[in-house]
Amino acid sequence: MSHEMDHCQQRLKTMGYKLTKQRKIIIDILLSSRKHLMTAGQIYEEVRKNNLPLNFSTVYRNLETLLECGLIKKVALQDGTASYEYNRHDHHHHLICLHCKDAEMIDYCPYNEINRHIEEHTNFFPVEHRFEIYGYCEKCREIIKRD
Amino acid sequence: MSHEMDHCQQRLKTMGYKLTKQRKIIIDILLSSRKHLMTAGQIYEEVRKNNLPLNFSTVYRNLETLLECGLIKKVALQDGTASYEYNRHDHHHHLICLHCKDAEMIDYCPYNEINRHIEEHTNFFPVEHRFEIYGYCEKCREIIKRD
DNA sequence: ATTTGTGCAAAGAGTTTGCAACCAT
DNA sequence: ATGGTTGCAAACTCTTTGCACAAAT
Repeated sequence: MSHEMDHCQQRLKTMGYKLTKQRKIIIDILLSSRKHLMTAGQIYEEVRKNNLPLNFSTVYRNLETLLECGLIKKVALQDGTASYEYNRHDHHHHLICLHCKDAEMIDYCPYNEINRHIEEHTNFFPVEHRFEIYGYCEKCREIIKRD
Repeated sequence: MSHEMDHCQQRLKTMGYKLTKQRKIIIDILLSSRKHLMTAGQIYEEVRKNNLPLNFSTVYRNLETLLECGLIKKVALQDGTASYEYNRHDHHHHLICLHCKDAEMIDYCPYNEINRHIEEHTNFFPVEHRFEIYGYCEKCREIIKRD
């Protein structure tokens, strides 16, 4: 069992949950996918493609459980779809391609600017923030140029 | 007819659409609502509460039309729900309350920082960006403190 | 008059839930 | 053994669509 999987098992146990075959499959998919962010549908597609023993409703239930355990993160994209990524505890934001829908990470975060501005100008108590840039990735810029 | 409604009629006409009674209702609701952002459901609730002649499917169809005309803006929130606001052409972002779900505007925008960072560090071509802060508004901070 | 728009009902996509059987510890 | 977990099917929410009729210019 990989180091990451060990970590997941431990964390699940602490929260009173078990590391089942089905949860392993989901974690494995998120860890190994070429895509940085995946929707529940994309995860299930991967399951079907490889004939893995995992029901769609179990995917949804376990994404919720893993989220509760802090093992994954959920990002709601502009088009309304929810995507998930394995939580590597490195705070980052995303550049999201409008063409291929894939995402890449950026380290830049406007948080400090935000926080200072809000404290100075509002009575709002910030808890979390969300920051995404939509556009075209290197690969898709080429494709679109050709068309 | 108000100045804003005149503007909408003109814009709709340019795009080959008509200013119908139903579209007026939707625009009026968005212009006059206490809420800064409204979901399709909240708009329809307002319609029903006032017994206005407007079907739910017409709400959806017209939000799409008004969006296409650039008369309203659409924001997909973190919880996956789509919200709409009248487009006043003042670029801004939102502070969104996790308790009452209402939003207030902030003028602060990290765009220039973003853009410079992306140009320097990536091959991504940015088109638009999204930036929201979730937390508790002044009113709800008080309510939560009391509980 | 013509073209766009509406109401209604039905279909679709994505997600959630109840329940009996199953499995990880 | 037993409490959490799964598969299945059905329900649910939000959104979209086809069609005949209605309305705006």
